[in-house]
Amino acid sequence: MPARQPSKPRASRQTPEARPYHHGDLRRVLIDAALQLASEGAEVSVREAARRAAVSPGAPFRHFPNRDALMAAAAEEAQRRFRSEIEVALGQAPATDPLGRFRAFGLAYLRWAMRNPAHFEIISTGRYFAHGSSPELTRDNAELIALTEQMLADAAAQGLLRSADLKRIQIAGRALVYGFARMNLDGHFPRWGVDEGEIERMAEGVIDLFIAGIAKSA
Amino acid sequence: MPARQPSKPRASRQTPEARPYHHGDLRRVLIDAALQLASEGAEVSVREAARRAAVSPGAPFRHFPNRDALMAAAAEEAQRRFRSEIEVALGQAPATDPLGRFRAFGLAYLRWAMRNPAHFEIISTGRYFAHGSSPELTRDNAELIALTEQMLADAAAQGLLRSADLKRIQIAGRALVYGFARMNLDGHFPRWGVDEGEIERMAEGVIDLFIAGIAKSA
DNA sequence: CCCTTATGTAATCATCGATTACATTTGATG
DNA sequence: CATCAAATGTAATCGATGATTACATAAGGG
Repeated sequence: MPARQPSKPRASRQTPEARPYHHGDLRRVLIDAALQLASEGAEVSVREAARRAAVSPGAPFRHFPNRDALMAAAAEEAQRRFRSEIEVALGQAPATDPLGRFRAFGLAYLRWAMRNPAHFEIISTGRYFAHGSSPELTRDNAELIALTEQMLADAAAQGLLRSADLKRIQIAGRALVYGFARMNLDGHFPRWGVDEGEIERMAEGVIDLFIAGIAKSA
Repeated sequence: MPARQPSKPRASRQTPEARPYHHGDLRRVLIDAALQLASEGAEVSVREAARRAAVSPGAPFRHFPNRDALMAAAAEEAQRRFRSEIEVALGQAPATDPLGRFRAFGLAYLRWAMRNPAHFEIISTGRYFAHGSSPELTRDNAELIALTEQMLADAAAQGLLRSADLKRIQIAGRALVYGFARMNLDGHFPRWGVDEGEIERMAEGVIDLFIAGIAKSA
C-alpha cells in the first residue's frame, strides 16, 4: 500500500488511487447503480450497489433507511425519465386531435416500457417498496392518468367516441397498455421478439385497434 | 419428553404427539404451504414452508432441487385450479356463440385473478422460477391461448368481427385482461376496491367494451 | 481553533438458500 | 423373517444479504 503520512489529515490531496474518505454524492451514485443493476437483469442488492460505488456495505444506510427506500428513490428517478419521454411525444402531437394525442401517449408509454423493462417494473410493480411510500411517484402517476382523462374528455366533447362511459374507456386503455408492457416484462412474448422492432410494431397495432374500437363510425 | 423405548423401532405407533420420522406426503404439504404463504401476502421462503410442515430446513431439498422448483410446482398446482375454473365457465357457454364464449372466458379469467391475486402472480410472472422451466405450465398456457384463438376464428367465420387481423385482436385481448389482472395485483386500483364486487363489475365492463369494439356493427 | 454534524468503516446479527454427512424408515429380495 | 439398498429426514455448516451498532474521519460554522 502507498505510504501514508499519519500526521497529515488532508486525505483529499493524496496519491491518485487514494479515494477520499467521503464520497461526494453517494446517494446519487447508489441510485444509478441500482438502476444499472436492474437494467442488467441482476437482482438489486444494497451490497452490490455499495460494491459498485466502492464503498462499505453499511454506507448506503446513511442515505436510505432501508433497501426499499433505495428502490423508491430509484423508481422516482426512472419515473422522471419515463415521464419526460412521454411529455416530449405529447409536445409533438396537435392539441386539436385528442385521439391522436391518446395514440401518441400510448406509443410513447409502450416504447419506453419495451426499451426499459426493468425500470418500468420498478416503477409499476410495488414489489420493491411499499406502494404509497413515495408521494412523488403517486402524484406523478396521478398526473399522467389525469392527462389521459383529459384527452378522452376532449374526444367526447368533439363527438369522437362511441360510448359516453369515459371511466370505462380509460380503465380499459390503461389495462391494455399496462398489460402489453407487463406481458413483455414477464416473458409472454416468445421468440417473435428476435426482431427488435417487431414488438413495437405490434404495440402500435394494438393501440390502433383499441382506438378504432372506441372511436365513432369507421 | 415421553418415555421412548429404544428397542422398539416402530415409531409410527408411539404417543400421539410423537411425529413419525417420515412425513407421509411432504412434497404436497410443501406446495400447499407455499401457496398458503403466498395468499397470506407473506413472501414464500423454503424455510418457512418447512416450518409449517414441522420439518427441518433441509428436508424440502429432498423433494425439490431448489426454491425455484418448489415455486414451479406451486405454480402448476395453481394453474390447475385456474384452468379448472375456466373450463367450468366455458362448459356453460353455448358453442354456437363464439363471442359469448370469449366473454365468458375473460370473465372467468379475471374473476379467478381477482380472487387469487398471489397465485395468479406466481403463475404468470416468471419471477419465482425460470420461465420455460415447467413444460406443464407452458403447455397448459398454450392450450388456453389456443382456446381463445379458436373462439376468434369461429367469430370471424360467422362474420362477427370488424377486423380480419385475428392475431392483433388476440394479443390485444390478452393484454387487456392480463393488464387488468396485474393492475389489481400491483395495487393500481386504489380504494374503490372497498366494495368487493366493484372491481369485478369493472372487469366485466372492460371486457364488454372490448368485445363491442371488435364486433361488427352496433 | 474547536466542536457539532454528516458521512463512511468495521464488526456483528439473524435470515435465507443450499450442501454435506449422517440417521432413520421403508420395502424389495432372498 | 432378515438384510440391505433406496428414500427421506436431521444436524451442521457455508456464503450472501439486510440491518444495526460502535467507532473513525471529514466538513463547516461558532
